[in-house]
Amino acid sequence: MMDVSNLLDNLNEPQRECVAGPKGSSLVLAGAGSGKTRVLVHRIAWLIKAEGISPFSILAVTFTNKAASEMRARIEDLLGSSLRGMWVGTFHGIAHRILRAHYEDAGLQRDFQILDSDDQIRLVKRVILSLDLDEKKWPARQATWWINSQKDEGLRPKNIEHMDDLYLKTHLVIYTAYEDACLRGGMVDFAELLLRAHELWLKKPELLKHYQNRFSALLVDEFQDTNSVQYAWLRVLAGNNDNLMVVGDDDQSIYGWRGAKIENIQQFSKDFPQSNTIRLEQNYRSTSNILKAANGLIDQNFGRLGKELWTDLGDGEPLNLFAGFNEIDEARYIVDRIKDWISQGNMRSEAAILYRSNAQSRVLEEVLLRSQIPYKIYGGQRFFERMEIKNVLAYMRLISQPHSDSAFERVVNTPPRGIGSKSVDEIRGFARGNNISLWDASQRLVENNFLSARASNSVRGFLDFVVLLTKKSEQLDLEEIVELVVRESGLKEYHMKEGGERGQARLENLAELVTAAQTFDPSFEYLLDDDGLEPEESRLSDLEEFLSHASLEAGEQQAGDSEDCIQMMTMHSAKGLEFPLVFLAGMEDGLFPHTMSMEEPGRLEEERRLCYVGITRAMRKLYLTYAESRRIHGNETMNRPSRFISEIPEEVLKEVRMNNTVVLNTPKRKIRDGAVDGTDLRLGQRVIHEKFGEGVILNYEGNGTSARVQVNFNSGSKWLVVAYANLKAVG
DNA sequence: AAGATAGTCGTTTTT
DNA sequence: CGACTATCTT
Repeated sequence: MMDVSNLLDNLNEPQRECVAGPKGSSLVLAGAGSGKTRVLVHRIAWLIKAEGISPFSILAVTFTNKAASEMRARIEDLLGSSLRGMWVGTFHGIAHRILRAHYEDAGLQRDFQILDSDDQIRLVKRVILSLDLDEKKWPARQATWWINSQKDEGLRPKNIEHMDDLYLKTHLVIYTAYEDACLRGGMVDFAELLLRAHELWLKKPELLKHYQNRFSALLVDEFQDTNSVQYAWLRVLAGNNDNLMVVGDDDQSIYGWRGAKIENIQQFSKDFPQSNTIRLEQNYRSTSNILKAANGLIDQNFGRLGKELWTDLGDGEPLNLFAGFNEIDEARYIVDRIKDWISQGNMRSEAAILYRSNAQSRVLEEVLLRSQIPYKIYGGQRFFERMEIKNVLAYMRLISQPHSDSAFERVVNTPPRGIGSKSVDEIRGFARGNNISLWDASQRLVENNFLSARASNSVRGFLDFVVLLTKKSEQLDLEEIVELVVRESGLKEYHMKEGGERGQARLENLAELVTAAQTFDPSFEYLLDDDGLEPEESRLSDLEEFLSHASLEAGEQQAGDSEDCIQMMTMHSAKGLEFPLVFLAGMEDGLFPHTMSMEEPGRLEEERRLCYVGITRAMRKLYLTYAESRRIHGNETMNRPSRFISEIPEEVLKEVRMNNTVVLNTPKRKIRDGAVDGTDLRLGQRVIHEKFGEGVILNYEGNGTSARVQVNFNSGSKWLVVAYANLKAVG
């Protein structure tokens, strides 16, 4: 019993309530810096130690691999023992495991492969081309985005009404053809993993029951980021077991644009009426002034669940606001403050520069470089998504699955071996005509001399090479296979020729891939059954396991040299982190909030939450900076200071004005309260229209009989005159 | 078929 | 401005 009370030490009252509360469902509204991860970690330890629940019966879900491994490590640290058998993973990782174990029930091939977003776009592009659609008019990116949003909502083509709308109709055709291509090729994209895992529950009740019995506790982190399918999957898995604890913060929901449903938080209380709600409002991270700024800002949003952060760390310094003439001036100011910081004996890694969009990093980089201050930029390209890496992986895929068309297309002429687009078109046409893979098609074309002599030779060379690789690799282990491919594919020489820093980096990455294969531990990926063993039929080879791992875990930032560096990243990627010194750069209307998000109230609110996330990263010192003039896409633009600045209480802001005396004149008033005057409608209201169906009010203008509202229907958004539209309120 | 040059178009990101 | 594509030249 001694260990158990230990778990509650140094926790505040609501935290204890979360950790030691009864086994029933609960919703934890955890403000920024309120010890959310700590609560989750201690809760799991408590379930094991005090409630006697086996780790084997616990499922903890996160959004990123990093969060998952951190959680596992912290629990193991707390318990002092390994957590073999406990499921801690991302939604996608867990869905993947389940689909592998029950691939037949899920209607998948045993060796189905996972498409990453790049693969997916490529495939959609092929589908669009094969449908004889104009790819200018129907860009693959957009179609992919559309398909993913449907899947995120749990919609299959058969569930979607096209209503004679050309946009919907065409995308529906693409979606259907794409789904067909995936099924035939044994390919599953990220959204599909989730959707299929959910459908599996519905389709196979015995299987669902098995997992419902297995898990006596379900825990979810970052709940505000769940999309419709993820939540549906959870809800079905929880069933009537009353064992689901979700932790989240509606004020930090910043991924609505990729399907996250902030409403899931409210929905949770409705779906689990017996659940209790606990608020964590004491912040252990920031000074009171920083929290006042954050609270003041977020108070401008409507429909919040309500939460006010407080701290006993003291007021601290006021926030500094700086206006630069232009972005270079802004960067210089930031770097000067960083110099001060360092000269006061602080670590560089304790300082972070956060911005809205990646493009902003460039100027900052230049100035830091000139001042010889080491920095590190987070985000951007991930390891397994790099072109050179994906090429090697494609050869490896062909070794294990020569019929993988996506892998074939990728490397058939990489490095260039004389098989141009015309030859590939020929192969593709033959493959489609005979309903066979590109591999089989090229084999037959070569055998029957259907290609020109030159092309035939090149294609034969490629086929022979892959066969040779396959033969050789039979005797080799994973890392030796990687070495073999890198050595003999000619990719090394190909990138060597590219020269420059870029080519050099690519070569280094190839070497890094060998290391990644060396250190890869497939046992971690295995699906353990009740007896602690993986069901034999679902076991994949190390090679296949590695390939799945590569798509599912795009790879941490390149094994970072651990030099003490200034941290630079977007505000999105800063979520969950904290720094003693924080700069929010580019606080200008148009940049932040971004132009594309300024029109719709809903999206503006999300930008505001992003700003809230940015502010709450700061522990002690926070600087807000903006530029009066900025080069965007090559031309000078003048922007007003961000409206968010004026939403921060004046008393915590100190304006640092070194250059001139321009005064902030953004109007300071509470923006519209959301009610459409003279009607019974308000922003965010769900309504039904006779013809367009159900939708949500995004915006309005005018009042009374002249009031118009913008409603977002499934088919797109429309402006309607309230007096004529006959909208019926829902819910 | 491969390399060179002109044209386009610009959020945020994980899996 | 600069990364990525489409089209042209050899």
